[in-house]
Amino acid sequence: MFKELPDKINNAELEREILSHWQKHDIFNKSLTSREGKPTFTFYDGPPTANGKPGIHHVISRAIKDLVCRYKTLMGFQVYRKAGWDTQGLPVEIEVEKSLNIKSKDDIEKYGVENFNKACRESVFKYLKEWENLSERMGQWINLKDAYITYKNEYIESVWWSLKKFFDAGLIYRGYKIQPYCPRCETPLSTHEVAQGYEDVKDPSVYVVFKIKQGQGFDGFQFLVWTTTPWTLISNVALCVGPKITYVKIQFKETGEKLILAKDRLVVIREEYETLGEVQGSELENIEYEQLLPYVQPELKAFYVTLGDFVSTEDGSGIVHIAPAFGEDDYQISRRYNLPVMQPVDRSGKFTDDITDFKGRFVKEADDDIILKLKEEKKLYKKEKFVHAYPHCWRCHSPLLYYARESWYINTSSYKDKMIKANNEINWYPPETGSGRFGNWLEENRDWALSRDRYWGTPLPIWGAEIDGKMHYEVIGSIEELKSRAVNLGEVFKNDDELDLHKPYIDRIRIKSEKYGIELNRVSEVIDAWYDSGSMPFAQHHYPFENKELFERNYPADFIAEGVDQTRGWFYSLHAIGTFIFGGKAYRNLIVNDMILDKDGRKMSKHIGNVVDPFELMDRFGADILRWYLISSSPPWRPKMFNEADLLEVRNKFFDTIINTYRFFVLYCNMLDVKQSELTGNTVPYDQRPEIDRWIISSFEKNKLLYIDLMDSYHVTKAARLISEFAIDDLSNWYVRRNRRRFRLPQSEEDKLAAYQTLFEVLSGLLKLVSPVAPFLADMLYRNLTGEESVHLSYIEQDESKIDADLNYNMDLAKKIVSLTRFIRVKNDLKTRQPLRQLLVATSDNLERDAIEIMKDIILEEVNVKELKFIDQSSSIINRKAKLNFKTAGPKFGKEVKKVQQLVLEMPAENINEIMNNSMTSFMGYSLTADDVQIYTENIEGWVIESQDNITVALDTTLDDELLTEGIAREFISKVQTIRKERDMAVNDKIKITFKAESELEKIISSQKKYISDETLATDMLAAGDDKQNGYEEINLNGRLCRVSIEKL
RNA sequence: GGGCCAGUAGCUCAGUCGGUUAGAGCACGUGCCUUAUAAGCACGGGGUGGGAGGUUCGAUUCCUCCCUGGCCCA
Repeated sequence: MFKELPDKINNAELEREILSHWQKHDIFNKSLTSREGKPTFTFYDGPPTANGKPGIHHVISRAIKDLVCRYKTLMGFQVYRKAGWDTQGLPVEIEVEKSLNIKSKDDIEKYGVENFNKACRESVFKYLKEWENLSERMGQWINLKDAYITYKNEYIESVWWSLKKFFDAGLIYRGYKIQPYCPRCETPLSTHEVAQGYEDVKDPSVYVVFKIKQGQGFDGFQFLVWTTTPWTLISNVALCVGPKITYVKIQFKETGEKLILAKDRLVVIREEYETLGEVQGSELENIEYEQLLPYVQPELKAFYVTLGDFVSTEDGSGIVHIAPAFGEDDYQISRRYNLPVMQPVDRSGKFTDDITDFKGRFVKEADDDIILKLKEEKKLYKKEKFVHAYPHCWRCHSPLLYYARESWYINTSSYKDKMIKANNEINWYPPETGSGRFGNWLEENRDWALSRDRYWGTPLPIWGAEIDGKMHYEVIGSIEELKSRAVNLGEVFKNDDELDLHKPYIDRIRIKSEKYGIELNRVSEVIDAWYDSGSMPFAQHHYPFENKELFERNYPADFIAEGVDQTRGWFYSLHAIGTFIFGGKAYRNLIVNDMILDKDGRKMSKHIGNVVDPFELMDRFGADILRWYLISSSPPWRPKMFNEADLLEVRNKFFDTIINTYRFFVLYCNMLDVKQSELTGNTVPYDQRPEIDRWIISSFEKNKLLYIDLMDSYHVTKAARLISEFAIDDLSNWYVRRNRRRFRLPQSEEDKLAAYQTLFEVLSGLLKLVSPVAPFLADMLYRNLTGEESVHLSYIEQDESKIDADLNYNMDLAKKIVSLTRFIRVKNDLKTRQPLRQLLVATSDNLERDAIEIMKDIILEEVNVKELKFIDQSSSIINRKAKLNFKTAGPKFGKEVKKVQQLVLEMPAENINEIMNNSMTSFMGYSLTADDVQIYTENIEGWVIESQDNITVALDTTLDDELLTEGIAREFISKVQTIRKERDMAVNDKIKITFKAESELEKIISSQKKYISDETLATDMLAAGDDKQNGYEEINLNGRLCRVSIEKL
């Protein structure tokens, strides 16, 4: 007996049962051990931070990860997948600051770094259970027990090892990082925080003049420069012009003053002037000028013109002043030109003592006095006010300063060509993210600002000391090295168990310089947590200290998948580290999923209250349906508008169809006592099965081939849609529907076996293809059908020899004819239940004719017609017309194509016949081949016809007594069956029919007694004498009334 | 300001290496089929393919500009 399903299925409950089956039988583990020795498919899991709750957007990326891994397992790969947790960095610290009601770094110091980091370590897994539950509940198979955790000593040790590689290659250096900084809170802000705090403000907008030094060909000229932050002029070290921008030399008529500015910005000049000449920006490079406000003397060469592509002529003068400490572009220029960095501003945003006139004053408040001073010194051209959006601190509303802070960098730009080259070998889905967003990011690569002045993170393993006024640094690359070189390890850690590589302990360790013999202290910084996660390919295995072989076999990853927000996050950190350390890409294929929005396209936010809870959704619909919806509704790399109504549709259309196909199968298996053992092993040979069986097998194999192609190229949405269409259209609505009778009342033992075996093979094979996306239902149905332990341990097997293209073509043709015939019936108000005498098909193609001949029985049964005939091609009752095929005629006739089209539409029958017979004709001076035109049947005299492409169907709609009688019988049967169904009778219940009708109708019905009885399983059928008793129902047989009573026997 | 993506029926999405007649599902209407199906089939209403130019015999498709929305960066 096959297991029958209840009428109503509670998905959530069902899925819990399946989960416990998986657990009880250790199926996930078996999916790995059963593939021992098979090729490896490597997946890397991007680590989330488990100190916030998971949401619906996490379900989609996890569904993608899971389905690819499951699919590859079915294809025979061994797919290890180890989970991971991102446990360090600013997000963790911020959460802890909130919970401890801490507001600044001073507070943390007061609270104690030891305690603070302890709190961080504890908070990291605040929502761990929810995250683990999410994976489990949605059916994501991933190894959670052995997850990598970035704060572990072993993990940090691997990270240190890699940092040492960078350091030894000379790629780690100390520089400045320009950060948005709140001078009141004395803290840098993250970009996310900055984005929250833009406010419109009125700032000064000043034009100042910089005097060019003598002897460079511009004697007497001054550069006109525009700025909205006059206070940065004190720290000016250079000017910058656009190399491709044209500049002009002008002289004021009245004063004789001579200026240089961008030609496109002459609008800012009010005075009358004459133009003395033009000069390209590139020609101005290295022209020196006099320092504007000489408070501080630089140590490096400064005060000359540089070139930069970022200079625009949208506003200002087209000449930008450069103060490297206070702007990102400025700083980049200073790196390129080796300019000094002047920073006479302290941490609270006040000028230092060097700036004698303004010392101790907040920079923005000094603006007006600086302008005044410039005016007095005749260095101001003009001053205006300017309204623009400027970032403010979201906490205290102070205007932010862009402020240079010392930072450690990785010189990634030195190997950016390698990164670009490696990126070209990666398959991005969608490709434009790889070439566009990621590719441009690599093209414009900037060095990685590695360090953070924070507490809870991987400590930068650099120790240093000042030697002869210069800092000397050394790096530690392993715990072993730390132990052997530390001078005071025992003071900090009593034993190995106490060893903790975090602050504050690590800061207390001093190491000895082998080269200089002196003691070195650790620098105070920790590293960017993105570096932690980007190290996971090796750090998850504690490589190179352990698992050398395991790592090497699993680098690079075959596949990763995360959200688009990881493009410059994890995707980059993996790539930057991998390219340098291992000399190549870190992953071969990746799927980037976009955001999930609400159904109106708005972001989901707690504020609007449109956040959907994945657990609640899975409770109501089940994980399978949610997963199928997320994968199939639109490609993952498009923003998805989440709409619950669509979940319902997925269930009604796809899942109910699969379930009911299964129900149908087991219902009749059990009724006819078909055993599982009869379905496999000694099966009816493929070529001995009926046309329709071979067709569904052929169609299935063809679709399987397409599915594999799509899945192998990570087009998961198309793959899911393909499966859904096959299941609904081909399998359920055509194969099963067309073969119901064979399953219920098979003609022979062989016919029965062929039918049952065919449906078994296709359905169980289909469930394999369904299982990666909908792992629950597919597994349960598959197990019930096959008796195997799990669909997820099975293999997708292909047999392309069973793809019969002719058969697929023939069936498509048959469906087309059926569809046309139905249309004719509708137009003539002839319901399908009314049999008709004959169907005529006109086709000009012998291949088609043969195909239709083969499909004849199926067509006739489907449309309820007795005979199918072909119209003789030469028959004069066919009126044909031709129309132009533009694809071939277009290039051939060029401009005349429209004229030719007109002619062809009116072309007489002789020419059409000539084309049909000789494949070409000449008409009105044009020579037309069979390829140039399409011939179609316009009408057939005396028939009702319908055409599509080159098929024309004509239906004989005349009715005679025999047809009418049979129509009434079928009508009678249908009504009886409906009554059976309404009374919930089993399909094999026997019945007795009693009916009463006027005498002519009674005769008609009685004449069809055998037919009716066979169809309705009536053992007895008689005309009643008395229809007044209970149980009689009135039925309408094509407008004639009849009373009928059905009794279950 | 720059990069990328999207704009096709009321809604969700296909498609088009350029071929004149742009499809499907949902929703709506009419009919049909069926003792597996909340399903399916046929027909109907519903579209200036975001806008404007250009290339071409022909543009939803290629090019340019613009508009709107989204994401990322500055």
